[in-house]
Amino acid sequence: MKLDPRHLEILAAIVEAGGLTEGAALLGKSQPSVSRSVSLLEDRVGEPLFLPTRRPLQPTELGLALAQEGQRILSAGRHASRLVDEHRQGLAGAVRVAGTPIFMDGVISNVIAEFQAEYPNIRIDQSYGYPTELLSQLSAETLDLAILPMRPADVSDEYEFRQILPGRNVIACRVGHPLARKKEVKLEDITEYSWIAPPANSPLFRDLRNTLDGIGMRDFKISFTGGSLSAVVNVLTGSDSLTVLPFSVVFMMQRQKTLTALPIKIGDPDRHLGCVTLNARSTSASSNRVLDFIKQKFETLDRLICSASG
Amino acid sequence: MKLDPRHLEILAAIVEAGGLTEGAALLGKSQPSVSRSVSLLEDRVGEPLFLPTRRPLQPTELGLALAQEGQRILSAGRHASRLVDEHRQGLAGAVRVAGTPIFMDGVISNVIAEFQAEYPNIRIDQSYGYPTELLSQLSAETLDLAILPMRPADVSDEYEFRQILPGRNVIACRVGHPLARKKEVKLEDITEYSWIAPPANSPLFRDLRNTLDGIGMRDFKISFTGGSLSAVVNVLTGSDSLTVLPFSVVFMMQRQKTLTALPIKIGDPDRHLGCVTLNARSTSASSNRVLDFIKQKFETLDRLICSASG
DNA sequence: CGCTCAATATAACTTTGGGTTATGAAGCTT
DNA sequence: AAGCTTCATAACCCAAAGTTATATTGAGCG
Repeated sequence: MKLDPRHLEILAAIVEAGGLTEGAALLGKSQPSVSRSVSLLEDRVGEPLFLPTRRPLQPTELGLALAQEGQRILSAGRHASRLVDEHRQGLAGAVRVAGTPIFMDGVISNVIAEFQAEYPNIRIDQSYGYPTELLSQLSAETLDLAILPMRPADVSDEYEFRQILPGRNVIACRVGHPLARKKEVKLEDITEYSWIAPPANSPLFRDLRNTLDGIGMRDFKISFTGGSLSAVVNVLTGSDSLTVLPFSVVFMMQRQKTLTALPIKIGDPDRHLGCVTLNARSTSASSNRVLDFIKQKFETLDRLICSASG
Repeated sequence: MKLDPRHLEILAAIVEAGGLTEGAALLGKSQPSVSRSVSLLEDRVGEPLFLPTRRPLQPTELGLALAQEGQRILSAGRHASRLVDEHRQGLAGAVRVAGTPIFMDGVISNVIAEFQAEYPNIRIDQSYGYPTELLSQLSAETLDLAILPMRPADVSDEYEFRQILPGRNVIACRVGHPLARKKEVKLEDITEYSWIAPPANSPLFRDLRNTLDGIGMRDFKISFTGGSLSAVVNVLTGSDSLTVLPFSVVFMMQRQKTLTALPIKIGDPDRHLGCVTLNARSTSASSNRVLDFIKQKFETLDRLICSASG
């Protein structure tokens, strides 16, 4: 005996409202409609659901019990509707975000923390990766949003790129580092220090190598490699090593007075940090929320950086 | 955005079964049917519920969330179906039973106790009353089953009467009562004792009065009145009073060795105890369960009484 | 007791959509 | 590349939900 859940909903509304007419109004239907639905339900059930000839309509035992189930169905339906609405407005859902490890840990994670406070029902699934793999993940639709350093000209039509910060890498060291005290630092000065190297396939590593190549320095001493940002920072602050980091990461850490940047820019000046999404697909509302939020936060961050270090 | 609960059920089945085809089988529908239902739901929701072009069909975030609501709806529906089945088989529901107070307390309540053990989901709403009022309650359908002493010939066509015991009232006293020791008790012997009188409008009281009228005894000393069975028994066992009780009640209490019956029958030999129901209405399955149970129990009780006291 | 009013039931009809079978298209598998 | 499985589409039928209009029936009241 399979019952139509809509019938149970109608029954629940009638019992709750206390009458056919009121129940119909509650459901936004006409009175004859619900009347006949009840008749159909009673036919299927084979037993009366309302006491006959009682004007303040009173349900039978069974009618009351079924109405309770109807209430459960109604509430599940309402909950489902709410989920849909939230999804469509981008107030709920899940967004898969990925980016280069150092930048994600150093900058994006702070932004995401703020985002979570504002949109608690959007789940962020974060992962790490480098441009080529992340772009293919976007194409395969296993990723919604990548945050990468790119040359805008290199971005194919398949993707949409929105710049959030100029790509500006710097050489970072601890605050009390000997070089940090100098007024002017020449490239030659840095040759004597050992390096914390970013992963070999990372853009940062390429930038570092290119820069050192530029001054004819083929070999450089590597004292530490393979760590995440927090490990790198710990090693950096506990030694005189140098490393290359996005300036924005160093900027964010200046508050803790542990890191500083040498006044030497390295890397490709045409490459900028930005959000990459798939162009074809209409991105989900929640992804757009994340995207907008990041763009907005980085506008203010960009201004901060510019005013602080012109 | 009101969603069709049936769509959510279908979604839940698909997600649970892991595919359209399996989901359709689970629901006992054809695959194209559920396929189109999903399409309709996706149209309404405005967002995809399944990841496209993935063969082991995988729901989206929203799809999964809605499927959970669908599961709630499914379980509510299954529960409702079970309620209906139980009702139809008379395994659940409520039955309104009434009868004369002394007989209900002394005999029927024991039977109801056994009934409850066998049918825990049937609720018994018991009340007390005398024939005229209970018959009119049956007519008004505010009562399902009355247990009353009646003359079968007096029962109108409106009702159906099923005899469960011969109506046999006796004079009851405590076990150690002076009269109880005598081999033969004449009516004259009882005149000196005081009486516990049943309520004035009860059949028992009428039987008592008629009997005493028959031996020319218009006045009799009443020492206690208005109590329920347990009060009457307490007074009876603590004094030499007499009272009139249905023999079945005394029989049930003989086990406790507190009451006994004088070998004098009083009352109307044409009146019998039986179950009265409304004839017109098809009685509910659960009422029939109660009725059948009572009839069956009283068949064995009747045999017991006959064999014990010929 | 009958009148009136309000609530429910019925009627007649339209439209939505769920059910079917048959068939086409698209992924995995081998 | 062939074949099998699975999902999507098409074309159709019919159950039933929705509508408006109207009849019926209780409940309350003078």
